[in-house]
Amino acid sequence: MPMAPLCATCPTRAKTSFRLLDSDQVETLCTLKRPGHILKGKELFTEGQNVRGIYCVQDGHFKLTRNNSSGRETIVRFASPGDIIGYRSLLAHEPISLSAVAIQDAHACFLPADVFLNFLEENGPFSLDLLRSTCHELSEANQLLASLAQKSVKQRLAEVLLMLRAKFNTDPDGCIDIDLKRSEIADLVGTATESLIRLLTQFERDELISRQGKRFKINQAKKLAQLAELVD
Amino acid sequence: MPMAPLCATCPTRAKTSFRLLDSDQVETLCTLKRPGHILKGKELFTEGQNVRGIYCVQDGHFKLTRNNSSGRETIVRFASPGDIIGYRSLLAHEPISLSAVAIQDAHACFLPADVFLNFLEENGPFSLDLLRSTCHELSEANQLLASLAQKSVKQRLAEVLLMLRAKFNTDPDGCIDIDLKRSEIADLVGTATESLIRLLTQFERDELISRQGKRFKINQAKKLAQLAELVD
DNA sequence: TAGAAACAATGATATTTATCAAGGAATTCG
DNA sequence: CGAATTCCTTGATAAATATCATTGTTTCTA
Repeated sequence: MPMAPLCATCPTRAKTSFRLLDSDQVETLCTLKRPGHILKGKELFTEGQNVRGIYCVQDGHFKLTRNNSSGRETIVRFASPGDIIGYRSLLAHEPISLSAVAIQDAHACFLPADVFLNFLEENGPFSLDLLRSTCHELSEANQLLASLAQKSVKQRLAEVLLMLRAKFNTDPDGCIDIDLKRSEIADLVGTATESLIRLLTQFERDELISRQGKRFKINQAKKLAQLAELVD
Repeated sequence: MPMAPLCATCPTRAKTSFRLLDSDQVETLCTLKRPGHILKGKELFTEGQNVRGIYCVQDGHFKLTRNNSSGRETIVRFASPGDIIGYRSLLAHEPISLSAVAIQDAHACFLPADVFLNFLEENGPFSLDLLRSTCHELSEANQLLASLAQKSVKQRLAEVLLMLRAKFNTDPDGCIDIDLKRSEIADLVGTATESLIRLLTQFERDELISRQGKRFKINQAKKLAQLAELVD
């Protein structure tokens, strides 16, 4: 069994609000956290559950989704290494509002709710930093909202492709370095899988992108951005 | 000229994070705030501006909108008495991401950015409370996001009508107590004005609502909720 | 490694929604 | 108050998107 990673030397910590805790606190953190390995497709938590604590993503990516009653899901955002997830429902005193599913094999540390809340109450800069980050996410959520309300599926796909490349970078072939199913991209864009595929085909015909199996490469980012009206 | 309202006795304060400040702080607050009267249709601040401070809504309602380059706007949410607005862009170090426009004559107090930030840094419970509220709003934003992505215009309208009634209550006639233009409801639902009107007509024909001039009354909330798939 | 299952792609078609055009009602403002 | 403007409504039509059906491809797994 591999040794539990030490928080004191955790490279991910520097990217989170936890960087603002002092060494005593980090030590406490280390004894109270529970590292976990989550296989691709497995859930970290599920919409509607009660919050037991928070997770700090070490590596791998998660999709955060919301489902409607007929089973259709919307991918609201992704969580990547350095992201803390699950704390909002905790703070808002609500059942978890999103499901978190690993889209690759991943590692994440669990921290019980009471421990997290303690750090929050006893450490001003820590909670302030978290406030900063939620404010930032709110502005992103609002942007997404307007995009969804005002843009066509084609425009949103252009936007999503650029967002994916920015978030996941490119592999040696120049393709966006993430494997999403067609249906997942559709869930992200907010459209039907077939419609999405047609648009991908069209984008490829127009030489905006090229497909290599499940992955794609963006050939003309500028034109995609224009299409998405990202250049105002 | 009416006297500037005293923060110490301000009934709105009890509903905001400012309730958590001690009396010294409230006194400081009172000397540094600037009360303002905003006429219907006037802007409190505009998308893209730099943040100069925050506003605390006393009475009247504001719509918070985001515009795209071709001038179409989306109403992201409303701000009502007791809501603090403008602080997110401040904290996220971003230009203001939404415009705030009064939909009725309104009053709001302005607080300069540095004053607000001071309170935030020097008062843990205050910032923690604000964090709580942003987390709650994030979960609402996500809900809206999924609704926009997954539901038809008809379903979203049903949802919006119920939301409006919950938010603005009803007048003596039983109508939702707010005057919004058709185009504003359309901006809220994320559709074209004409499409919206057709659906209103259809809802009235189906006796789900009745129209009284610009206002409407919800007759069958249950059926609307079913339509909107709010009853899972 | 064969068979099953999940996934990707395309066509045909139906449905939803937007856009353009125009007339009537309400509201604003000089 | 009356003219101008904005707003509401409806119709006709076009465009976008969803849905259903089908086939080929990839991936999983027994």
